[in-house]
Amino acid sequence: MTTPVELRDVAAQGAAGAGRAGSGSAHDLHLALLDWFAANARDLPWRDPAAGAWGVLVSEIMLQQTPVARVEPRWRDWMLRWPTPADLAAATPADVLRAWDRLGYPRRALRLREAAGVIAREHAGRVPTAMAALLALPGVGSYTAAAVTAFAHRRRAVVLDTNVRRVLARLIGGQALPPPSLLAAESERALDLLPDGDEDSARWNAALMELGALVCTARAPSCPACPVRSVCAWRRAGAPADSHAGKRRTQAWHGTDRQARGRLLAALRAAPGPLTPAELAAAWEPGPQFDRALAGLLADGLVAAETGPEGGSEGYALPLT
DNA sequence: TAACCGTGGAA
DNA sequence: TTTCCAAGGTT
Repeated sequence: MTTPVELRDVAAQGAAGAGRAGSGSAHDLHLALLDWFAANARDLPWRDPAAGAWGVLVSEIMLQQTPVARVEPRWRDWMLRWPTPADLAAATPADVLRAWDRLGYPRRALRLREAAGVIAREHAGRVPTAMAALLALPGVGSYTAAAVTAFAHRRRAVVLDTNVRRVLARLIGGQALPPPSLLAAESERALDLLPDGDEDSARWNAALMELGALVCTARAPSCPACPVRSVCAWRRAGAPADSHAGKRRTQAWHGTDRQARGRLLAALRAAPGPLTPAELAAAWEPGPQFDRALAGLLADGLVAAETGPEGGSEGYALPLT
C-alpha cells in the first residue's frame, strides 16, 4: 500500500527533472495536465452538462471497446429518441438493437435497456449516485460506475480505463504498456495520484483519459506534444519496449463464432420481419457453426424464434419483448 | 482466470 | 493482407 506521502515522493522525483523553477511536486504534475486538458479537451456532446447523468451513462456503455468517432452519431440519435431511462425501458429490444446499429457487442444494447428499466422503476428515473447501486446495473462494471460517478455526478472516483492505465504505466511505472490484466497496484497508484477535491478529481480523470486518447496513444505516442513529458518515467528510461509483449493474445476473428453471430444479427437487423432458416443461410453457411451461433443469439436474447399459428417455427427475428 | 462477446479503421 | 486496438463486462 502506497501512502500519500510516498506518492508525493514519486511525483516529486519525476517533476525534479522538469527543470522548471519551483517544480517538484504532485501539485505541478496536476497543474500541467489540467491546464493541457483545459486547452485541448475535445468538445464531445456527452461532456455538455445538458447531457445529464443519463446521457453520460449511455455514452459510457457505447464507448466500451468502441471508438469515439463511431459512437458520437449513434449517441446523438439515441438521446433524441430516448431522452430518459423510462423512454428506453419502454422500447422493444428490436428497436434498441436496430438503433445500436453496428457499434458492436450488441448485448450492451440489451443491458442498457435493462439498466434503464431498473433506473426507472427503482431509482425514480434518476441515474443512481451510490457506487453499489451503479454496479448493480446490468452492463455496468467497475470502470463505468467510476466514470459515471466522476463525469456525471462530479464526485471523486478512481477511473481506470485502458487510456488511464497506459498513461500511468508510462508516466509513473516507466513501462510501455500496462499488464494484460488490471493489478491492485495500478488501482493504488491511481488512487494516490487522484486529487482530493471532487471537481478536481473529476477533471483529473478526464484529463488522463484524454491524454491517453490524443497524445499518449498505444502505438505511436506524440511525446513532443505531451504536457508531462519531462516527468515521464517511461521516457526517462529511454522508452523501452513492452515488457509484456507476447503475453497478449489477439482474438481471432475470421471464421469464428463471433463473426457468424455478427453476420446473422446484421441480417436480422436489416430485415423488416422474420427470416426463415433458408433466408438466414444467405448470411452464413448452414452447419454446426451456424447452429451454434444461432443458439447463442437465442440464449442471449438477441434473437427470438417466431412461432406460427400452428405452433411451428416461422423463422427468426429481433425480439419484440 | 481466461475465454467470450462485434465492428471497422489504421498501420 | 494481417495485425492491432478502441472510455469493458460477464461468466
